[in-house]
Amino acid sequence: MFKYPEEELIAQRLFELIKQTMPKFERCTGISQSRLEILRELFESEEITQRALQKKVNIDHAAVTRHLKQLEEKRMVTRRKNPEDNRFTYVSLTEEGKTKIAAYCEEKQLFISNILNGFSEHERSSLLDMLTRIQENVDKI
Amino acid sequence: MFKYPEEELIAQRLFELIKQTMPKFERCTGISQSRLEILRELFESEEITQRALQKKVNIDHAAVTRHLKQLEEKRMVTRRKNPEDNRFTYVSLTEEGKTKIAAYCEEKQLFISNILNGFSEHERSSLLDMLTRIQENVDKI
DNA sequence: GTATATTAATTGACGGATCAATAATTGACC
DNA sequence: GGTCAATTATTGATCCGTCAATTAATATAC
Repeated sequence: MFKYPEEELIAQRLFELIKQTMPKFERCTGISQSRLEILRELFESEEITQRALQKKVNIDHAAVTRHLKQLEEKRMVTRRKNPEDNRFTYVSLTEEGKTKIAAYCEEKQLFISNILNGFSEHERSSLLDMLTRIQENVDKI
Repeated sequence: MFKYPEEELIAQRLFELIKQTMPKFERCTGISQSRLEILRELFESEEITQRALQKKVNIDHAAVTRHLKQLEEKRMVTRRKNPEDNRFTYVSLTEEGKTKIAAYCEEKQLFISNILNGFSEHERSSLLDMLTRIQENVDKI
């Protein structure tokens, strides 16, 4: 039999947590985490190159392309090529997109508040600190 | 502009963390987290019904079926119907599967140790506790 | 005892992510 | 100036997950 040291329990719980949380997030907010990140990034940077956007949200180029295509169909974003360098395409929110994203963000904030219910200020910063350190460890691998 | 309260940073980091960790996990260990969970569960319960296995690892029936099919092709598991109730199928590891899984688990443990490098005993239990509480909050949604 | 409901497993459709290959454009070097 | 390299974006193949519908077997209710 395998023993389950605390280390493994942490990993297990982390994994379980995400697995259960993501679908609930999408139901509550009406949008996927990734897509909301894209929209938020667009909101904050007026007009941004697709490549820069991809680096910010940190998902695959291909996925970004497909997200943007769908968002374009829904009239939430527009795209145009950079006239000085046709390899780049600029992406920006439409007015319609801008009004919609605010609602999404509020939903998200509500959702996260629920998840962190009962956490003291000290606990929050401690948790954030630990997650950051884990992140750094992962980066080294 | 949106503000990023600490709450959101925590959620952000959690999400980022998983997104970056999972692919690295698969590269390092040579197997996906989900599939390893299935194998481990099989290892611990000798022979188990597919339904019970699904509940344990907590992924969709369909996904379990497909994992098991592939594992069967690789000669790592065998399946047989319950003669007393033909709806159920029992799953168990082959000898080949048993020997392989040990190596996977060691890889996993190593990986997790790396990720939690620099964490004191106290921090680990504190982190585990917080994750558990978040889990409970999520369950309520 | 037969019709209905429940349960397990499978399959298909679909969404979202990755990787690999390709096309188009630009930059650099001889 | 023409070839080669680098960069961006797109597309196709594949994997993994969910949901919904289907099939097969069993249990239940009348």
